[in-house]
Amino acid sequence: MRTSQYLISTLKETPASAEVVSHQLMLRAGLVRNVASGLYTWLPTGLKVLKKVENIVREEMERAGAIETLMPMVQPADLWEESGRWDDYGPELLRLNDRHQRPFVLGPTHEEVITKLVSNEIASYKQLPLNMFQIQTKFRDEIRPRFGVMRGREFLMKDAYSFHTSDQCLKETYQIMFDAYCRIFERLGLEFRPVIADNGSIGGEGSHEFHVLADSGEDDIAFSDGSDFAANVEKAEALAPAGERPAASAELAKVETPDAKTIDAVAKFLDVPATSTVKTLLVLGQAEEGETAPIIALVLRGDHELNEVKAENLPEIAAPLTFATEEQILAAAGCNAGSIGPVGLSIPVIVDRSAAHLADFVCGANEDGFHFTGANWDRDAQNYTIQDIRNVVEGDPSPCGRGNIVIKRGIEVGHIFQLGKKYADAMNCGVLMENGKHETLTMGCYGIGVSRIVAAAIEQNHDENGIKWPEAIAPFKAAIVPMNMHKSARVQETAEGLYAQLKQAGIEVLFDDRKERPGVMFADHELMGTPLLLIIGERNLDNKEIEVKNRITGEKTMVAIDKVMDLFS
RNA sequence: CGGUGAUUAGCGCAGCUUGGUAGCGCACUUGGUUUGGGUCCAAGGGGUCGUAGGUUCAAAUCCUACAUCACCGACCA
Repeated sequence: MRTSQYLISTLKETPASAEVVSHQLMLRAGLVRNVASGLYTWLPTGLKVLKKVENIVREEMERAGAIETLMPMVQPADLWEESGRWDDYGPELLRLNDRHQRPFVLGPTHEEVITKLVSNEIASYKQLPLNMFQIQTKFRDEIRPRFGVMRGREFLMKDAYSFHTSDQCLKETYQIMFDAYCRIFERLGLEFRPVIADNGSIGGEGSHEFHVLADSGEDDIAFSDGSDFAANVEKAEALAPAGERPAASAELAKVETPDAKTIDAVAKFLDVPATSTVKTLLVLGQAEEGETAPIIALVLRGDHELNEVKAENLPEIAAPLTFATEEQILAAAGCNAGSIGPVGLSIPVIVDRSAAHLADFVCGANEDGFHFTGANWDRDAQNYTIQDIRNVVEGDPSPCGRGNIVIKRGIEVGHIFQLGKKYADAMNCGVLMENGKHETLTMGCYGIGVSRIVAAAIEQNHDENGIKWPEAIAPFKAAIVPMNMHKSARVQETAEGLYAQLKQAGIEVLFDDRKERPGVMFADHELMGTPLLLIIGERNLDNKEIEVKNRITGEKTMVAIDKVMDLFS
């Protein structure tokens, strides 16, 4: 490709709207342009990268036995009514009508379409298992699109769906997908980790997320420093503290704590560490049919944070997790938030394992402006249950039993689920078995954020001059950068010759034939992250050499012109 | 959804307080100059100042509404 026949849209200045480095560099290097909030045009260079990611994903999916399909982005509402998600899926689902006022949605995912397809096309157990994937645009009307293509509303996703007649078969395919994902991210040249994940509302057995590690990530990942355990913090189990709970030694005493409404304020006022206080949060419980939701108290150690996912996965708690309003708090506890405590509370109480291990703790007295000191479980507060409802923190023992927890940020680029029968049940998707009986299928689903990977790769691979693409996804393998080609016939001849050879060999090379000063060319190619710069200058031609600069290492080497092709073998 | 801020040329910004013919840098065009790390000089082109309404002799500037964009928050006992 010659630059004169190509579009290079580099920017010297960083657009003000770009916050994270990958977004800034994607704009500056001319990979994408913003069209509206969360919507992007992929410019030629960006598209080259996107296609490379896509191809690696496709190759590995096919190698793993999945077969490619393509489903429509616009889907009829009745499919979503059949699965129940027309009502369950919130405003992220963009709904629209056609000219006949028939309702449709823009597909945020394709379980409905694929399940319907399989239910129509597959009639016998002999045709299974089946694993189909597509690489296609998704639309999710995100609350807050941000970070460029990292969290766009329209994005490119690889989604695969597998169908089975047994859990055992599902588990086998799940493992095959797990391994395929590892190969994909290895080939992409990214530092990644598979982590145990929450299944969310889908339920089912197993689920792993694949995270690219980067400080700008939106998820917290808990690692063990003593094993290869890794889990999303949403899912990482917080173990009960070791040993028996210490015996009560203090008397329960009510103390005045004026204006101390937060744990920090209470701990400071009473001069005790936050670790010997508890905080009590009131949330809505699961409502019985036709009744109003009960209020449930959640008790945590003062320095800990509630894990909303763990909480809302408890059967007695309403999902999504909803905090009680001020009026509900006043009615249930007899005081305002800031003075609630488990002592004498007449609503159901769920205590976190760590809070349940405390003795002689400080808690709210259910009376504005007062707290208890010396409170103890069983003696002062009864009728509670103990659950794991907090986020793990650094230094906690790993739930795997080896090592301690370390927390890092990650960008979720893949997620695999064992779905079970949720969709197959709802959409009556089954086959006839060997014994002639009808069997509902068990499903798995496997997603990869293709466009997000491009941003994640940049987060992991850049420096002050621009992007440093991993070789597998670089838009060009090399750039020919001639010095003042218009002044030197020798330079031009060498550059043209090299370009012809590289093209002949099928190597993707960008020939910078612009009449620009060297500095401009260097800056552009480094910004765009081309792995190898082939610098052709008059001063090296007497030795029949050119200079080769490696973008990743910064290393410059002199290479004989007739040996240049060896760099690509 | 709540909070904050922004909206003036393709990009980055000034001008607004105190109303009076719309500016700067980058980019772009032309000519010259320079040429192994974003040269320098000169001359140009490009803007319904987000939209609608209001106040005024006069509005980018003051007022009202709306729209769009961005950031923060959605851990609060």
